[in-house]
Amino acid sequence: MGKVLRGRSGRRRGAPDTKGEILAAARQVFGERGYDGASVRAIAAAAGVDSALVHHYFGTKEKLFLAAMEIPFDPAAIADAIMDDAGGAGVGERAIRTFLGVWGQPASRAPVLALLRSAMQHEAAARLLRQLVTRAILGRVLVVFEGVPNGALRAEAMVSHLIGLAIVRYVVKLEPIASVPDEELVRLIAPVLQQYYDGAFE
Amino acid sequence: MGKVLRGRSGRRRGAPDTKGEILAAARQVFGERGYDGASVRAIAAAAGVDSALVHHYFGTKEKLFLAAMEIPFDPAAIADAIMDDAGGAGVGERAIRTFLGVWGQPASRAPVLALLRSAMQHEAAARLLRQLVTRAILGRVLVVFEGVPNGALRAEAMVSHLIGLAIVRYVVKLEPIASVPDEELVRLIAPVLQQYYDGAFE
DNA sequence: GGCGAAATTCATCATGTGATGAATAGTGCG
DNA sequence: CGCACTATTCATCACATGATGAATTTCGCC
Repeated sequence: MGKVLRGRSGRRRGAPDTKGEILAAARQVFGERGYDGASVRAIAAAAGVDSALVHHYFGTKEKLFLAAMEIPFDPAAIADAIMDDAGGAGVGERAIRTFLGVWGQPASRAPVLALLRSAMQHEAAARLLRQLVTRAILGRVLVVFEGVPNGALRAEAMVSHLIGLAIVRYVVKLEPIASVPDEELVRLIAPVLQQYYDGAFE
Repeated sequence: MGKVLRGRSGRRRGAPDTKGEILAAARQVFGERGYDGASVRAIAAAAGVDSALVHHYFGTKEKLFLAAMEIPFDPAAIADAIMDDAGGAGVGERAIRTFLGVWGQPASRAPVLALLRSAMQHEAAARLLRQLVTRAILGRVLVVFEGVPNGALRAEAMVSHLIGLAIVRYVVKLEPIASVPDEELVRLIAPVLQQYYDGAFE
């Protein structure tokens, strides 16, 4: 299987963005199976390309992974969306709305899923996730929590809930929470998240 | 590496619980690397045994996994701990206390971690997790939520937060939440969880 | 139009995997 | 004691993986 390649050897005509297609395929397959589960061959096949070409462009599998994770969505934008008009009021609702936005679209879901899945099996990926969450997201969101005691802890608790929601809804697919409409989730979860901002906690 | 086996061929003396040791090693290694990442050879090595012996006892890797997942902790007991004196009051605190109890001890953490990690890579494991959560835990806990509108959804939202907490604290090891003492976590998270019971949500 | 560089595939390697079957060493029952 | 059974290892298979180097085809520049 997977033998259906283009033609024989040699360069293809025109100027196809093969590198980009490989990256897209990588995000997809890494997302479906995680770092270890995604074979270079499978990614190559998904891109309709020989596996050697993948190595030609990216050298090693690890470098391909890093390249595929290179922010295809902008963490800063996400942070901004969460902070919005600045101010703690409504931060819970904005957080879950942004979350559902990212996870709702396959284009942005794929890389995040890939990262999350891989972080569960590969220490390198876990490190990457940690950095991403810490620097790109928390670093900015913390502005909202400044002045609030234990702001970092509160913010991380919020993030942890969202990560768990992602797993239960998009990976394990536990019902009914996997099928409930977005709006209903917002009404359920936003006030709870909000409590991490409002709540008393010395 | 991994070549340091006991002696030569043949049965060992005495009546060692080798099968049990293999199961323990399996839980450990499955917990560290997930289903796909854990090789039969690695498990055998961790048990100080030839890999063929693992197959002798359990046949296939999948069967070994299932055997290793055979609840070495009692989900019913967990459910009971959460329900306790019965009544929604304090359900948030009891939930996170029970959670921290399970994840605090390596003996009970290993199999749950194994299941969670594997559920991220292997559909079979995801199915297993779903069943476990659905039947063993939610099935019982739902008694507390009966009468409450959308009880199932609320309960699952609670569970999702705890799963996310497990990942952030024990897998990705995000600081400071990974190092904060249990008691502090209880004070932070219990009231938030409680809101899933008390909160208004039509 | 020729020529070097880039894009692409093919053949191949070394390694690790799950699994199987045969061989050896110990146990316990008669 | 003898003999069946079990526990255990060793040798090996077929297969998938990540990686590399050589061969082939096309592009773009002078």
